[in-house]
Amino acid sequence: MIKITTWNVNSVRTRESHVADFLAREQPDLLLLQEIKCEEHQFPRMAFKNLGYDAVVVGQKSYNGVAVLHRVPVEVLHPRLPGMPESDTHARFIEVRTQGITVGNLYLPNGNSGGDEGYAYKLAWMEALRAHSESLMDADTDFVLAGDYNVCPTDADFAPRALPAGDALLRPETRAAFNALIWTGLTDATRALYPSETLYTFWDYQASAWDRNAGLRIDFQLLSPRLAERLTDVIIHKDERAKPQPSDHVPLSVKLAKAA
DNA sequence: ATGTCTACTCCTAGTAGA
Repeated sequence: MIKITTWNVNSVRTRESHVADFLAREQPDLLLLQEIKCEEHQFPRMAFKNLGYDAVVVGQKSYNGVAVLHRVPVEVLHPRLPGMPESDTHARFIEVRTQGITVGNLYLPNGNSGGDEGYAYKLAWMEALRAHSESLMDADTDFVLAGDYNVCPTDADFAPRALPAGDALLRPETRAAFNALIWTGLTDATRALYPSETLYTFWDYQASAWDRNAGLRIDFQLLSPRLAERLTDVIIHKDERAKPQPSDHVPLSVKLAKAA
């Protein structure tokens, strides 16, 4: 069995104790973090090292930033999303390999800031991700693409009035790009096990979103075909959102059975 | 849309991003 968790922590330094508590309690093999909001040298490695976890970090000052905490050895395959230009300095992707599985950890652009250019960047990023998934499929790789997608794929994935009309998370072009990614052959782990439940992974800090359950389902673990066959559990760690000083996202875990 | 949160700076108040 391998347990993989993804969590947008909205600053790893602010959320250090939450993350440490989660590792101690849940013992994932990999914890994929997004929005660490710091550079690599500022990453609080020691707090996690004490719990048996090492980190690979792609950081950036103030914004974005992804990291993989691992208690099993990993090889870093890509520190950025293949297909995006070198001039793109956003720290939004890291891909590692362990136990015969390639794991992409991603923080997809929100797309609501920066006007038309900001939204075009989101769509370009999504197309690069689709092309990357296609190339992994062509190579017959077992892989997971997990993280904060900043996409509500269907109307079942957000609460009524949780988003304004025309938000970048639910525009038709956004959904089309997400579908194109899925159609490379991926399985949304959450929907595979819970096809029709109302499930969210994010509640805004504003407008009493948590108290009103005005949430969004925007964090996903997408599985390649053989890994989808091995899926045994999906856990949305909703209790994290009720804690003091929480992230606005909660962790999402999958368990995959040992390869046959 | 913005009732909140985070990090940064021409740093203790205002801005940007989410």
